[in-house]
Amino acid sequence: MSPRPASRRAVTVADIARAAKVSKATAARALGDYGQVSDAVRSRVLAAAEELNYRPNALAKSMNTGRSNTIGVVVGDIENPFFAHAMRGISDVANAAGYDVILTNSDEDVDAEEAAVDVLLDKQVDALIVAPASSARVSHLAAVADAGRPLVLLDRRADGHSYDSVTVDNRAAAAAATSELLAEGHRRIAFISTHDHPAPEYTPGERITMSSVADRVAGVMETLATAGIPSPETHIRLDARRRGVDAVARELLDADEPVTAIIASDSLIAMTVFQVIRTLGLRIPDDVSLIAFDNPEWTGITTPPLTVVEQPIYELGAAAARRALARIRGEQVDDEAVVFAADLVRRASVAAAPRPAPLRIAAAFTESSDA
Amino acid sequence: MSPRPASRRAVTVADIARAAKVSKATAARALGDYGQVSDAVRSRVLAAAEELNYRPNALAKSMNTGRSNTIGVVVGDIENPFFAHAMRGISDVANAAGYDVILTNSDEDVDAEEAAVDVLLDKQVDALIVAPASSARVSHLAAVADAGRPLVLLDRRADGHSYDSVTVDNRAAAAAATSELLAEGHRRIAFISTHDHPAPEYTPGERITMSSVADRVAGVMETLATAGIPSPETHIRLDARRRGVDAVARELLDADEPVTAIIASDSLIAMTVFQVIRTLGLRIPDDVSLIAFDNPEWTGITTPPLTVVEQPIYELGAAAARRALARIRGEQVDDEAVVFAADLVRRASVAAAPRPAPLRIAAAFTESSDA
DNA sequence: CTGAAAGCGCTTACAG
DNA sequence: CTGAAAGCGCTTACAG
Repeated sequence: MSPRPASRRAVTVADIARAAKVSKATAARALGDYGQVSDAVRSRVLAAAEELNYRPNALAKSMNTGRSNTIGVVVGDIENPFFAHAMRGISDVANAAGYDVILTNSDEDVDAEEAAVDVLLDKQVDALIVAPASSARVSHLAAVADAGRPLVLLDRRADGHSYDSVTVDNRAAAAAATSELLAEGHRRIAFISTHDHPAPEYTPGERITMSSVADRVAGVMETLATAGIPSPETHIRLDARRRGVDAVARELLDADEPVTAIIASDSLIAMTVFQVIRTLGLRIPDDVSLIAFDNPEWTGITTPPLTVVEQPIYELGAAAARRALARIRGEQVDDEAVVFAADLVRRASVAAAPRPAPLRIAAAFTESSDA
Repeated sequence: MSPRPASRRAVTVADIARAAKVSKATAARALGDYGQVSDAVRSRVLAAAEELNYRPNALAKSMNTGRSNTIGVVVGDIENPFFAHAMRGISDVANAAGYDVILTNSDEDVDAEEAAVDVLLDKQVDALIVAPASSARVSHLAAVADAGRPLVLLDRRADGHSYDSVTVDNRAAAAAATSELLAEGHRRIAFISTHDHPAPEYTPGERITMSSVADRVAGVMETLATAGIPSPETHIRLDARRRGVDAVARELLDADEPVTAIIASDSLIAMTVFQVIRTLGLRIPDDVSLIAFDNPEWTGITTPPLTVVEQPIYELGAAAARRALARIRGEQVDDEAVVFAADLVRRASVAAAPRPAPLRIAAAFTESSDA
């Protein structure tokens, strides 16, 4: 009713108690809606709070209760549609349960990730959800357990640890995409990822430090190998950010034995590949087939619309939040890893492999010697 | 060096003080790096902290200092690329200054926004950045000033208030897009927004509750009016979410006097319009010209690539964070409103207006009577 | 149901 | 430079 000027000094339970002529404990009980308070006192306290425009200090409350009702999240980059989408799933579930979310970007840098985890822990978050930049360098995550707080890994696992995780079955997804291409007669199938790696090429047995990418590479290679393709690692390309996705795609397409199909590890990569194919004067899918991971809306309106591997990203985030909340509440959770399946959404960027006119004989020879 | 089991009870300055055989005050000074401490004592304390795996409690610190080093942000929807991008700008600037960010989605709902602001205030954020869902219903924002904390409005102003704000010159941007179309001979130019409104049609003088949209509508109408187009409100469409962007676009394109150009108020709307135009068997830009607000990468790879109004979104967020920090530090800031210009990026979705064969005479008459 | 006291983990004057 | 005490704004036993 009465407007009040902004006061430097915040009004506290002590002020309310004084105004309502009760003890701080009683005022706090009425305000915080806990313990026993008579109706008469309660309304007196609430009226005073209203009158003085009281605002509880959540920090002080957290100090006592030991709970901040906050979940800390560390993702690679919130601008990445993948994480933006997952973040929405996390927020929705967390908010519905009365929790807030503190967001931090690691830029896929382990040191930044470690710093973020420390800050979040110091801020007393009740649980942490992190998409580890590396599945190999994860020692800093032990600090979460040391602080006695739940940790849920998003999209990526931590090698050698059984932390709770919510991931997608990337191996199966990559295998499905590869099979789709193989069924159309493709033999030279490329996979392009921007994940950091010592070199753009992949040597069998080498460790790929992000589990999601490692799983995809494994899925592609296994499927290729099973189909009898020799040296299935030949067209695997990692670390494409450093050399440039466009340069990598160009090399693959411009080679003596050009690839006839490309699997892009995310939609941003697909966008660049799409442009390079066009710039080279090639047609999709006549000359080159393309499958992208992730299904942002735009993939449906390009010419041609893209065949994609759709991941349940929102659900991934929601499930991570649900697991975090379950751990906070100390609920019994039997399985530690939640794994979602991805779907292959068939549109129009995949077609039969073009017949390589000049190389046909040689290729036939090579292949028959394997059969 | 020595592994330690997770302890329920966190180690505090008191523990460190005891281990280092100094007072809590001294331990705190060494740990917090403030006040005076001799080198000998400092290293003794730091060693103890290391040994006991000490973690400062940021909440307790905030209780004393009155600062949480946290900025609260309320956006419409983090999944919206616009906000995801702006959020990146906010985070980068905030983090660089040692601040964390608590993110909340309002879903463009004023009640949810109010609740979010309250929670954030209770969590003692040092400043708030909000993209108000309505420029008309903003009374709840007064709570921020009441709590003595800075508020910066993002992308949208609050009618009748001089809160700090960081926006884009939407009026000029919409005018530029309209002029571009007018120059190509278009006379029936539509503008489509999903912003909530009592009806899809717009009646001159009616209030549009989101300043960014209101500015765009004003820019379009003024430019149309200046060009001598009668009833410039004719093809303005709001509230398109309720009826469906596709239905709205279809009506505009299927009318007796169909529009020959469409300005989409964001890239999501543009995507749907793009599809509807195609579904109708029409060509861009031969039959219909299209200009979209925002410039996500995909707009460059469609056939044809889209002409767009590019807003400096990241900068918008960064500037909002900078202003918030300046206010937190109590710096003198002269101008209250920061306004960025948007750029028209010409690609290939705009062409000369098609000649409406059957209506040509009538149209010519109408137009000459205006000249 | 209500109140006085202690405590959450730090920081801040105030003495020495 | 160091320490004892009080305090930040709440909540939590413990009495009554």
